[in-house]
Amino acid sequence: MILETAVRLATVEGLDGLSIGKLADSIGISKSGVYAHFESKEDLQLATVDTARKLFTEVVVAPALEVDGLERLRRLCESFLSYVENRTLPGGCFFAAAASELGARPGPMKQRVASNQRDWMRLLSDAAHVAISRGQLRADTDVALLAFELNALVVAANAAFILHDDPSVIARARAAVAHAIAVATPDPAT
Amino acid sequence: MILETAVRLATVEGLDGLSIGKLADSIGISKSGVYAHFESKEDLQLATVDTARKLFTEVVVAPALEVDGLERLRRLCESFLSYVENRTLPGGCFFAAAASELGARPGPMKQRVASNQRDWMRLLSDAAHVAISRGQLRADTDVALLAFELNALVVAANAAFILHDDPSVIARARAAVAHAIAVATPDPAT
DNA sequence: AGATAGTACGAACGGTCGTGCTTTAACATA
DNA sequence: TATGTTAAAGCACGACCGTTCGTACTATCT
Repeated sequence: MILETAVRLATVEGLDGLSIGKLADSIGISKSGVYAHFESKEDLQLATVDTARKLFTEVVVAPALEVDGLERLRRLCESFLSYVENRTLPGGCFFAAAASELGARPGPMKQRVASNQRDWMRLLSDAAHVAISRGQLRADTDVALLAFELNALVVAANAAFILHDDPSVIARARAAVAHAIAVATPDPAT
Repeated sequence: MILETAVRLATVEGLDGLSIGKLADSIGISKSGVYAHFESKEDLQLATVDTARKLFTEVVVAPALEVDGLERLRRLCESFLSYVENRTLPGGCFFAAAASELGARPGPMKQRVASNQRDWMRLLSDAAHVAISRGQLRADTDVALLAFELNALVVAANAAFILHDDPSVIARARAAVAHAIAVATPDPAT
């Protein structure tokens, strides 16, 4: 429960702005009660990142793993957008916030976030590769480029949705994702 | 000088993480010396956002205003990518960092950052509109969608460049921008 | 029954935060 | 030369930070 609250709070206050006192108050226990479970604040932060990964895997990744190839690629984007739209976390995607906060500050925290980010990109790339091998995407598709584009679209939707409280950007992102995939689709005339 | 240093520091530590003491030390004066110029910390933060806007206008916007239409659209993206690639600010784009930090925290700071973000999107949209009226882009182009796509690409490049210290993502973003624009270009066969 | 480990508490520590107040030094104007 | 303005320093305050400590209560296992 501590860690789930920490994940939620961290998307609003930031991983650094999240103080042990506020976290304890928000759960209803004392600071010492929190501290009994972790050796230091960094220890808590690392555990928070791991918990966020588990949540992300359940909510975003798992639904997409039920299918393969192009459909998996579509579902990865779609479940990410739903995960943002449903306000699963109050501050939007945990890793988008963490990456922006830790990007310029080297250390174990940054490494772990960067590693999770790479895993996510690989998920997109692998799905695209399978889609190509099945003829669902054109053989000359630049996989790294397509993964970069799709990730950019959904992450930008996350940022704009949180900043402007505007649900229409999610719809726009859905259109953009569909468009980006359509462009890489084999020409039916051939 | 205080404000320029504040902009630089804020991209690394965050607008909230930037403390008056650290700022003063980093300039070489005392806390009181900084405080003599501002009524409160929020006052300083607001002034910092305005200074960042001025810098952004000089470095990214101004070079693009020298030309019109499609070429302006291209230059807006290109000068943004250069602004990130050159490490003009150590933590990448100031507004990308600020938007992510303040997105879930209402207040005057968030409003000002959101307003600057809207101005930037309008800059992209207006340039695209002119490009359409000149026949440089297809008449049925969805301007809001194109602006969303281009912004997503350059902002994602910023985040990935900072997080992974990988210059190749800038090249990938350049390709993605060129691709997105090419897709919206009139069919030469017609 | 008694030792052990896990969980939570309240109090306190050194440090840093934002913010005031008072004083010093520099400089422009008369 | 005298005066007023202003940037900066120095100091002190209350609040909050992460962290540590001593102390309970509650299970589990011997």
